[in-house]
Amino acid sequence: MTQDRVITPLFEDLAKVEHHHQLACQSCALYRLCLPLGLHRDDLTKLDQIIKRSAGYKRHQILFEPSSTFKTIFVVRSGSFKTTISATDGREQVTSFYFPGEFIGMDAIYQQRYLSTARALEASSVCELPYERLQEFSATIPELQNQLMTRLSKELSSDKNLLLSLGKKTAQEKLISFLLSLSQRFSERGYSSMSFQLTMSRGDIANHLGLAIETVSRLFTQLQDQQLLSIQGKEVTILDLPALKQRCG
Amino acid sequence: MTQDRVITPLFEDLAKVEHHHQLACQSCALYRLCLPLGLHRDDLTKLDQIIKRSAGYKRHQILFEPSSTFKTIFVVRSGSFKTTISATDGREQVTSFYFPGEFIGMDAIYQQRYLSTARALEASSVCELPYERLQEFSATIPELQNQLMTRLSKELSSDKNLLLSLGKKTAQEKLISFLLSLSQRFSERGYSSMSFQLTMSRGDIANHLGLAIETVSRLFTQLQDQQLLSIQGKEVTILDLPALKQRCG
DNA sequence: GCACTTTATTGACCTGGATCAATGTTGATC
DNA sequence: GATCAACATTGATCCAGGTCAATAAAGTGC
Repeated sequence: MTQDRVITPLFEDLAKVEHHHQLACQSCALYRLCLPLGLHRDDLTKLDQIIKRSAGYKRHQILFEPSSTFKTIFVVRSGSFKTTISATDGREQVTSFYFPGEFIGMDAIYQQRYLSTARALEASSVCELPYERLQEFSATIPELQNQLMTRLSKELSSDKNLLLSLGKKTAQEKLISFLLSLSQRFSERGYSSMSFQLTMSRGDIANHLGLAIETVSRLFTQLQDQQLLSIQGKEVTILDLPALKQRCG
Repeated sequence: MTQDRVITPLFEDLAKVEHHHQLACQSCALYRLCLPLGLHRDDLTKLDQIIKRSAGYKRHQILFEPSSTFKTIFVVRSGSFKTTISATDGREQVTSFYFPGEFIGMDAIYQQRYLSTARALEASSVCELPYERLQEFSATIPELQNQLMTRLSKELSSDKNLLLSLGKKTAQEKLISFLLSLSQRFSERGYSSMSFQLTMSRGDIANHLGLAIETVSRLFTQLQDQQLLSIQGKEVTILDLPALKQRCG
């Protein structure tokens, strides 16, 4: 079977050069989604020197956990990650999913230790931003400081929207809101907003939305029966966007 | 009936001078909980000049809402506030409560518009931090920048803990976690951690925790029957802290 | 290709907490 | 300090979504 997934211009370059870990920010495909946006050329060069492009992470591999010492904020370069936070008895909540250009680990700044565990959902890679160096740099590059604050605030916003979902929405509304937010993020990254791959399992989705796996599975079937979307394994195709928007609360 | 609520040293001064809106940060009772912590004397003087001490807000009065233009971050000076986020159909989720020294409105930095509505829970007052000026100042005062990032990260942490509550905890665990977090915050502010006033209604608590008012009411009765705490109206007294800690998940 | 594990779907049944309803309590206003 | 509105408690009933159980696909390794 041919892989008919669309590779858009944004990621074409990245795919070609993904074995070059030391790809500079200036030529990175994620440039316009990432930290360096708006920085002057020479500031960017300086930033480039402190960023470490890590080797790849395998599916399920841990990026950090609460016992790791906090030194860096991570930016997804390719692939995707999830973060989970644990209750004392081991129950876990999937707090977020992260896609290319998104920052992981910002909740660790306060208390200087990771609150959550981050795991790769598929073969993935990250850039590492040493937090202390980032702080020093921000002192002389106001735009960098601004970017960091904006990123923190953006994650705060999406967490608050998730609180609304968890606290007030029905199972169907939760799932639709989640799918539409994924759609939005894929579209920002140059992928189709109407058809995309879920990189996380049904279990991850269910956990994230405070539902049981079986409920998520039944909802997918139900949304498919209503001709609102089609789902085959991990591939979601949105069939009736207006109807979905109207049903997400 | 005599008001036997303890006024600790931390708030004694504030009570005496609360009509002086232009009280300087250096002599503010909240100094060690607030933004200026760690700033040099002359930086603080500069900061002092851009901070506007607002007049008071009455119970239920709106501090900001999504239609307000974002210009400032607020710091609670006295009293307390709640923020709510709304679904398109009007359902609301109480996302946070804010006490003296805490920052409100940081989720507005991204997108430069308030995401939520903030309302006073009782007679309250705030300091206003003009965000643009704060950004300018941060460029020359690294410690200020650091403080802001830390505050953002702290709110992120507590939101993620709330996500765990909403997604994975039982009604009883939710309520106990909430009460223990209040206890902790009151204690940081110089109040008793064992006995405090709820400034929010049962409805606010229920909404915040994704429960029905009736459930919260029944849980209070139940925890009281189990001798874990005592509640009379808005006054909570913790009777068995270890047992509560053990039951919060 | 075959065995085995993990993940997903579907059905039958159950339950924690919601909803509905009635009553009690507190507090604001004049 | 009487009146009215807002808030809180308690009981009876119900249901959305969880749990349990069986089966089916889809990966993964040899």
